[in-house]
Amino acid sequence: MRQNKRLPVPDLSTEEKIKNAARIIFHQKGFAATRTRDIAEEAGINLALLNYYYRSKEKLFAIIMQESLAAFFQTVSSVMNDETTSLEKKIELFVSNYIDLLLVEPDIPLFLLSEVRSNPDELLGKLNIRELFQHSAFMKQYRAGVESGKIAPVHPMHFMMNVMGLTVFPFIGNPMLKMVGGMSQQQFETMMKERKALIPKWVKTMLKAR
Amino acid sequence: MRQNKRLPVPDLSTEEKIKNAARIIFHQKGFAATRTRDIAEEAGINLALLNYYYRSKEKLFAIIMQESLAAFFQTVSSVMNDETTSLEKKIELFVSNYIDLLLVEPDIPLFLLSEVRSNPDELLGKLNIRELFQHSAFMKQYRAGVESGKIAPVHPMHFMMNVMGLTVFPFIGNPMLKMVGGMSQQQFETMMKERKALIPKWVKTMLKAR
DNA sequence: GTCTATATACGGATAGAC
DNA sequence: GTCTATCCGTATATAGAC
Repeated sequence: MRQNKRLPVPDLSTEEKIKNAARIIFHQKGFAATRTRDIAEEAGINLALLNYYYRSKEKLFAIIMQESLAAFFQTVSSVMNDETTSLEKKIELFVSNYIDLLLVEPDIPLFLLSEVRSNPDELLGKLNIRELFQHSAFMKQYRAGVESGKIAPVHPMHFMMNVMGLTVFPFIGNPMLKMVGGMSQQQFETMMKERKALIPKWVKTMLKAR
Repeated sequence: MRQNKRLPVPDLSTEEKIKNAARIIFHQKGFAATRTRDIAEEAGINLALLNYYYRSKEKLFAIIMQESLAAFFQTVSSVMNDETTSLEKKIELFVSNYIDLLLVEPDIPLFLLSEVRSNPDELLGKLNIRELFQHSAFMKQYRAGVESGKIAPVHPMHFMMNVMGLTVFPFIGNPMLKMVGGMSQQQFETMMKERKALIPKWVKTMLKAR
């Protein structure tokens, strides 16, 4: 009987092994602090193979960055542009999907935000997120809500900052928060699951606050 | 007439010039991505002087890190341990002081959180924030509020995450948020000043939400 | 495709003149 | 105290054997 293929219990190609290792190390340490030797070791391969497959540290990094950005924005984009869901449902889905993603890949936000800061235009320029956001189904609903008086008249970017902050910040601040609260990683994760229900509730009350 | 001494229009000692430059560069790029040559250039001095005054990149970094941590926690600590202010007033002061600090030193949070992740125990271990937080005037008031039913029964760390997330996240996500919202730095800062009034209002409604 | 050995570049640090 | 020149370790990348 053939080996079960559930998750990358690595019987992967060398190329894949290197990329997966690179993702882990780059996410943890960022570009500058990462040594190609660390990636090779993590992948269980020889250092020379890294250059054989990916030419250079920069090129390998570019691939990881591009995929990480995609994972990050895909979640937002698909939820925010669904014409069939209510604004409140969008909040629920956004928070829930995001927390699920971050429970598996907790290092993505700090990684992206750190690297983007060094290079905002180059990394975000071509994605033109601005258009994507301004013309989203979400924005139409938000503006309609403000006009009809159901939503307090606050700039939509405040709202964006709020939902993102409530959802993403705990993962960015994880080490410090665990220290402050005297929590284990286990307890932290339980708390994040609780937040999937709490944040939408809070955000709804905020939307109406005057 | 002597030169006005408003702000470090640098007629500072060489030692000070180096430290200020180091703060700027380390905050922007983190330890690994910073080259001592960058610091020397920023300070307008010779590279050799950096080692003359501070012995090594590591030692210089340790000084900057220690001062940054102090600035970061001092704000929290002084507000949260004031026995004379109400819980609601504490929120107002915390948010207001923090946003004022971050408008001047916007790179502190991402810097601290990135570096702390690499080295949580060494950097936070001796500060024992846990005790400080658990026995704070704030915590007593929070627990009292929950017992009397004025505050919804949610774990205080959720509350901590909320206030920090709402306040700090916009600064961490600044480049991405400006891009998404099509905002200038000027507009961003105006928005942060608005949040000094908005966040306390929002947080109060959240505290009661069930 | 994968390894060992090595070339090359870069960055932190110091020696020594002034 | 401050500079120029240089040393030396470390990290990326490649050459060449297998």
